[in-house]
Amino acid sequence: MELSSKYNPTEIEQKWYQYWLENKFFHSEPNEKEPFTIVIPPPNVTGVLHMGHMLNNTIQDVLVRRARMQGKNACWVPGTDHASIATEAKVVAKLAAEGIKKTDLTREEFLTHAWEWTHKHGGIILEQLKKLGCSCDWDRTAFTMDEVRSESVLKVFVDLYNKGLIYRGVRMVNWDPSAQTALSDEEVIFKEQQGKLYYLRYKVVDASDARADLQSVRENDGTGCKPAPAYAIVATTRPETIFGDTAMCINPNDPKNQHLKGKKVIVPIVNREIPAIEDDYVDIEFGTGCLKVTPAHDVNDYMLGEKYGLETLDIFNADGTLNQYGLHYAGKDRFVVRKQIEKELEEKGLLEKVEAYTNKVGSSERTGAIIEPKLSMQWFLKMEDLAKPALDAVEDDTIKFYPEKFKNTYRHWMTNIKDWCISRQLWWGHQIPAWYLPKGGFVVAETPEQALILAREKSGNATLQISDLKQDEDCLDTWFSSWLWPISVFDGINNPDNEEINYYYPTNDLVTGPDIIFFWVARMIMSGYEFRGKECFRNVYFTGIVRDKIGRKMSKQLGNSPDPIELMNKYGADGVRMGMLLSAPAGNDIHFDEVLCEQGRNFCNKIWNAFRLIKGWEREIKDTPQENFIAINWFGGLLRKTSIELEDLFSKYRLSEALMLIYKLFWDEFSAWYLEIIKPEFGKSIDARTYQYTMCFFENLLQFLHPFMPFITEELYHAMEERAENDSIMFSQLPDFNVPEENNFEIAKEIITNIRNIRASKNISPKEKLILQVTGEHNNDYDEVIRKLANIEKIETVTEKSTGAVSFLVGTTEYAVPVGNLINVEEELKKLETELKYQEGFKKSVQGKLSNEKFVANAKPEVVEIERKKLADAESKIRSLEESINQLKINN
RNA sequence: GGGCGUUUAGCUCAGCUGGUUCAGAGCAUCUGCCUUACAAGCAGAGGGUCGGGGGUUCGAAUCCCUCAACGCCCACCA
Repeated sequence: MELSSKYNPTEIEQKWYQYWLENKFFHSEPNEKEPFTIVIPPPNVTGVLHMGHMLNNTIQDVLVRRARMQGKNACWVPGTDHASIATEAKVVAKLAAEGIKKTDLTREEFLTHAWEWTHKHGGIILEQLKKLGCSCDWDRTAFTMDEVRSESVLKVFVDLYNKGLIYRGVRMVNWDPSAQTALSDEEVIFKEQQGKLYYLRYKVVDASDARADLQSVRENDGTGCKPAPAYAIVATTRPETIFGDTAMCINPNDPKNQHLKGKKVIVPIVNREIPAIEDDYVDIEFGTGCLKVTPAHDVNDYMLGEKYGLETLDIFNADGTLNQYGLHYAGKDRFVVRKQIEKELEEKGLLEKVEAYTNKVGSSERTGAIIEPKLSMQWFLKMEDLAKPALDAVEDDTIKFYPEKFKNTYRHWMTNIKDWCISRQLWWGHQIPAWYLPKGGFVVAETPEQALILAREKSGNATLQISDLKQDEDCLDTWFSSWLWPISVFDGINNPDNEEINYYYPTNDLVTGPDIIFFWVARMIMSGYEFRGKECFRNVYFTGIVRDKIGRKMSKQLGNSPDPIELMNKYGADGVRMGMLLSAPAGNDIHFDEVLCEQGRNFCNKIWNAFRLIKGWEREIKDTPQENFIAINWFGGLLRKTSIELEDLFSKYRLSEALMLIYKLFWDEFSAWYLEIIKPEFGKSIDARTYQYTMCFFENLLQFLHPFMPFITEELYHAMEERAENDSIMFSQLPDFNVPEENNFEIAKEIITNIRNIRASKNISPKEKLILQVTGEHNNDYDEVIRKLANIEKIETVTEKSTGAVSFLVGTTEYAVPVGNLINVEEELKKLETELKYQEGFKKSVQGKLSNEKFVANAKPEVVEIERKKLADAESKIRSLEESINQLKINN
């Protein structure tokens, strides 16, 4: 067989993915085996693969493939999310580009466009996951807005409504003026912004003795001898909201504003009289201690408004422009008005001063628009009762978080949870299944038919028709469908007792980013308990954020995100997978660097070439005696040891360490040592048994590697020998490795390395045979290996090494290599003396410890024993070094 | 304003409940090699007083306190 000296991933990857699909290897059905289930965090249906997805899905694939190889019935359910606000925004933008306004369309027309868009751009990301090698059960591909999932959502809504957990009400919500919808608190991102703090003059009504001006108060020392300007100064960051002011508030304990008690003030420009109310909510230290109260446009003001029965004046239109309350500013955008009103206030002498001010402003996660707190009628889900079991599950480790630190974050949120605003003023999503009756009131039902029955009951009007009912225009928050995902993908809402849900649920692992811990993870846990009475998964692996190598988040704007597909074309999917995994411990942000993919590619090449080597050997047909006992025994033990370590690392989700362990095993131990030992000399063949063992080792290595690098391992698994039809490495079971025996191979390695070192420093060609002299205890088992790898002609035991020999210590045994006149006595002496000095220093420190009574008394006996042994060894080494030094001095 | 986390070699990180020569790994760097699997390779080497300071202890990268820098999350100060 002719194999190229380089591994060529492209063809091989396509070939095997096709093979896997054709044979339905990823497909799972309930059976008698132990299930292992993962549900994918559904990406946006019209999204494209980015680096975060690559990381996330590679990890899931590793876990799934590992489970499959452990004989479990592995099921990884893929799917996509309708992403209502993001998709709707994209469709609106697309229509706008064609000159179509959303408002010109009916709901149905708009949805037709949205579905068109979804069909055109949807599912690309799933194809990209295939390129990455993801072993999802594609027959199960779900969509949060497909029939089964939609039905589940409506069912759940009705159920929660009937349980009294869903209610409708006017509340202050986060309004996104760009998407023109309400958002949940989680969808608002607060960012620091450089703004201004405006000090406005509110004229005090009947201010004969008022001293509203702070400056004047100080000057007059409260004596009132000099009349002060009759203004209350109010500090605000949002002067454009004065149109909605319905009160001014002071702290009753504020000495500097006592004179405002019981007064009225006049809102600038608007000229409306508003009362000065008192509440200790107001911070005396902030600004002037006077707070303008705009109940319709600030959460706190709203609370004050409720408390004191103030009028609420909503001054904004849905798109963030001012309405008729804005007088001559009506129709203008809030930020335009802010600028213009500053000028007007100034001109009218109503602006005391303006200061630079940094404050935090909320913006929409999806559209980036600045959020406007707005009073509106919305649907809410009560969270308190749902949160209880979900909090307990994480607290008592029924559901484990990796890394554990996210438990804190979770606990904090769950114990301060607020009701969830679940309605969105969008069309793309699940329309709220509430129907309004002609004469007021509404009913909640899964279908219009059921709604009609309820409506007739409720109204007592038996002649009502479906057409008389009007369905709520709003749709549900996307997360209101994704929170059911682990259940709904197995149809466990609609058919709560079906075979699949009973078999696959609870799922095992969830792999996701910590940024959606509240959006999604917490809510899934809640829905799991509410609708199944059980945890929805057992382990949550939080990945980090993928950053570039200098630590910046990857973003389109920065252009610092590589295209995953290009990366895979360049380095192969296996190479990229390895690149992602190498630097991705759970929960830590990963600093992605392409050189890691390069390392991955190089590793593929290494595996490839190791295979070429083995495959190229001439085998002895007849049953010649087996050689290489030592190496086989050693490497077999190493495989067993590694297998145990891997088990441990996987159980802790330390995947990068697991991969590194295999990497070193393959590259250093297997390729650099094992293969070099057993490699037949030029022109010779290898004995059959050694060959068999080696193939077996190689297969085991491929098995270790398969979850990480599925393609190359499948390719070589098949290249090794004829396999049965429909065979795949992905189902090959790892052998049961028993506990490895101890061996001293590391000592042999050390001896060989020392000899190689001598060659390097003395410029002796690797081809030149050398003699190795041994003084002291030496195990002959490894002589053959030493002879071969260090090119040693003869290993002889001597009482005194030759003159002109370079020596080294391994343990307490001295080894020497005669190098004739190549020896540099001075250099050698210096080396030995340095070593001697170190050993003496070491001895002294150990002695110090041992002569410390407190140490001997307090330390554990084992520790003391170890120290004693260290002392003995050091003494032995010192003797040996001294002898060598003396000998060198005498002979020269 | 609260809470959490990080700080160990040039880079990315590992070092669990304090004790083997414990200061590690990979990458990068340097030196020598086109040795008949692999130059995307082989054989070697150098490199850190474990962020600063203090404390506990016979003993601290590891435990405690404090300071600093960075990062993340939460929160209604206009």
